[in-house]
Amino acid sequence: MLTIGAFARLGGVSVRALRHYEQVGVLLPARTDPVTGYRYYRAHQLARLHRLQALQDLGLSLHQLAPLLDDGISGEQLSGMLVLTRTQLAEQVAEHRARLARVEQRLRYIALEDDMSIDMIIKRVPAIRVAQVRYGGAEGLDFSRLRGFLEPALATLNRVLDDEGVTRDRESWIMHYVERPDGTLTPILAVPIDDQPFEGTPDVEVSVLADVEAVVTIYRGTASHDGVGPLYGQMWRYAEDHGYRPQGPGRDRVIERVGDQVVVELTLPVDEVDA
Amino acid sequence: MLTIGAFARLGGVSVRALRHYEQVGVLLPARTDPVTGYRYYRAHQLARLHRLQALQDLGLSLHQLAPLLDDGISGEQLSGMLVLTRTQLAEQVAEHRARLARVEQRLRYIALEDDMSIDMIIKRVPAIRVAQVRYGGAEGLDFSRLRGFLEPALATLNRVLDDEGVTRDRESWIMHYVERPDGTLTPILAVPIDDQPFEGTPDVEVSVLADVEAVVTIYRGTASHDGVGPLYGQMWRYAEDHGYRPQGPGRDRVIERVGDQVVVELTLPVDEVDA
DNA sequence: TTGCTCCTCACGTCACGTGAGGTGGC
DNA sequence: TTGCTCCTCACGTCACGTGAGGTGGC
Repeated sequence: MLTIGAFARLGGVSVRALRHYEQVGVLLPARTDPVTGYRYYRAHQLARLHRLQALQDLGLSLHQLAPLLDDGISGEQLSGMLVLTRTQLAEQVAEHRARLARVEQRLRYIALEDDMSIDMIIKRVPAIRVAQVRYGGAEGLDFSRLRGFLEPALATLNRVLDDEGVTRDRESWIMHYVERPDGTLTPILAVPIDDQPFEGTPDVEVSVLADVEAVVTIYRGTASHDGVGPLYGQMWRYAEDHGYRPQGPGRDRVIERVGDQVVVELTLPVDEVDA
Repeated sequence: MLTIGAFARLGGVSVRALRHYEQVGVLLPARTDPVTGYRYYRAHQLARLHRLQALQDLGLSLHQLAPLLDDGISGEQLSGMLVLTRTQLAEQVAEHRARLARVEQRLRYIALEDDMSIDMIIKRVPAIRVAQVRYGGAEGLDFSRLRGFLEPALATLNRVLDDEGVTRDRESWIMHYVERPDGTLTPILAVPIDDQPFEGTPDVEVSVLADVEAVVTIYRGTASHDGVGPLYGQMWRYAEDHGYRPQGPGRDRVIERVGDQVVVELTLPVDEVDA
């Protein structure tokens, strides 16, 4: 009979670990003195401890490996578990490598003293149901014209939605675009309406903006949108530097408006580049 | 002002996460209603949340990234942290790949219906201080001679150590070997004596068995050592299958002896094969 | 008496997920 | 009245590490 300390030394584990194994039920002392509470182990239990360590080494949790410790490990059972852990391991390796790439990209930015894009992230933007108004003109995108479109479009939307009793945040709207055959863009003003019952009118259509993978960042400044242009440029580069291909026009979502100051979420949809 | 739910939706995180960020101190609500306890966020705080997510995405903990969220991220500071995480990530990738290799090796064993070596592990065996007696004969290794050596050597050791007042477990000893110039082996019988003050006698020398990386497994059976030979064969193959090169003779450590039944820890030193 | 081993709680780790139990406005 | 949102605990996760406080044999 070995004391817990001797057994721990032989097995190369801590005394605390052995107590833990008892508590979890994966390795019980051969005997516990009912008076002192001292645990005693038999030498051959080292074989079980080795099995435990070997299985742990393969990435199994104590909970998972517990049934495999007893007697005739059914081989198939173990094999099933291992196929699973193999998949998980492969995923983890892939993820860590991707993260490593991001870390190195960031270090490169820092080396260039280009600490841009610190609050830029790539994420999946969920789909969103909106009521929207299209720009009627046939001409292409032009910022002065765009601002001439915004206010009346917002007025139309507000009038219709109020009539229909649709609730929403009045300080918040989304500007997005569809491409015309000639390559120019049609701006569309949209406001989120969740699942409220409203199916559209001749002036206002209902649509669902699809969920997309996108570079997202926050613009904060005046409503004149002066700063937005360069930000989109940075987002574009950020996407490319991280292995994504920017897709079509972005979306601007005004989240807050206080006087002339706006906070806008800029969204640039991207596609992952394989290879 | 945004409610916690609205802010969470915009940021793509859970409400619980935002409460957690407050508790940890990395992202506080702009205002908390003193009566209801309701939290309110400003839209521009999304930028901070994005930074937080970006840094988390690089593998930093909330604790690590906290100082980097405020204002002028010193660039150098961030760079320092990232160099660290890069190292850690690289290590993790390496470890996961090694584990993946072990998993695949195990799956191969199972496919061959060869569930050997389930209680074999490769580990670092710590150095150990021993008192020992060498086999005096000039002849090579021979099992019958070996057994003739064991009992008298044990008697010598016991006599000397008792005289010197050195304590140890009487059921436990180690048999190891040194190679002679002609390639044959000299067996040595050793018993662990820890740090007790004993410096040796003409019959008994004191030595330290160096710590080694080794394949270790447990043999359980009769003292005649019949089953030991094949086990070493399996250990040898196990080492090779896992990218190690077996080194020289093994060590047998008898841990328990009950009548004719022994429990022995078999140790086969190995070297890691790079490449 | 001092050292060593062993014991039983019990908190801490990391970033939240998941109830439980209760409240205030539509 | 029902649903929805928000709140505050507080346990659970995983495999132990790390005290705190106490005991028994050399």
